[in-house]
Amino acid sequence: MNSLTHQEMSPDAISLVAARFKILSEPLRLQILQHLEKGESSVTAITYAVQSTQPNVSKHLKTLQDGGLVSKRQDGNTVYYGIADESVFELCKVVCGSLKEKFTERSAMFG
Amino acid sequence: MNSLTHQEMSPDAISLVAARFKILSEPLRLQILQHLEKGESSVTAITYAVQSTQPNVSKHLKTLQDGGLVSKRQDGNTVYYGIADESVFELCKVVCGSLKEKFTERSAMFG
DNA sequence: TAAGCATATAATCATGTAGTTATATTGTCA
DNA sequence: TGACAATATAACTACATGATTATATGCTTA
Repeated sequence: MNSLTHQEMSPDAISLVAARFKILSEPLRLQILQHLEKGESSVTAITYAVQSTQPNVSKHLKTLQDGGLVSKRQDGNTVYYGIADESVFELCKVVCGSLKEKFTERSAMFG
Repeated sequence: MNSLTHQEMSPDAISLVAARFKILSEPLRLQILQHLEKGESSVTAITYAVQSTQPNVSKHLKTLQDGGLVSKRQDGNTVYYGIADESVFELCKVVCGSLKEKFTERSAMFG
């Protein structure tokens, strides 16, 4: 990318990007997404997987759905949630790489 | 990536990833980073660029530095901050792509 | 040394939200 | 229909944090 022709984002666009990051800033939501990466799952199953309470998980799922990151599908009594936006995992991969580098540097500081 | 051999992250690692996202979840911090993408800048210049107050900008810069995203360099009376982790821009690019796709889809819903 | 500038910090307030508990809603099945 | 199961919602509490105002710190220069 040519930094001289770099186009700045408007404050409004920046706010939308920040909102996406905010959704991803809760450990429990990331845990839920990680669980859903293996395939769609019911609220009960998710609740068990992330070791939380059902109302708390439901609330986080609503947040994730409002942000367009997960989708829901109802079958009888059960609601199955699934990943709706795979970019989440790309984001996590980039962050993991950055963190690994950071901690590797710090580790090297001690020989 | 082979999803069958996908390695889950530990809750501790997930918390660190969430913390990184949290740092990026404030519009003003993203504005600061966008400004710094053009090159290092003093607190006063940053404050003017993002149209905020100096103490507020200083606090956000501290948050960014604690997270390892920016670095500081003092020259006399003036402190210059600069980008310390370029992965931030990769993250924003991925989010922008996802958001563009999302809104394009919704736009298409109306013909 | 005194004045002035740049930056950082402290105190305060207001707001947002994660988690919990209780309850409502909706579907299934006997 | 009635009891039960799965999920969603509401009310509440506790806590984190963004913004502001005031002040402290530290460097520079006259």
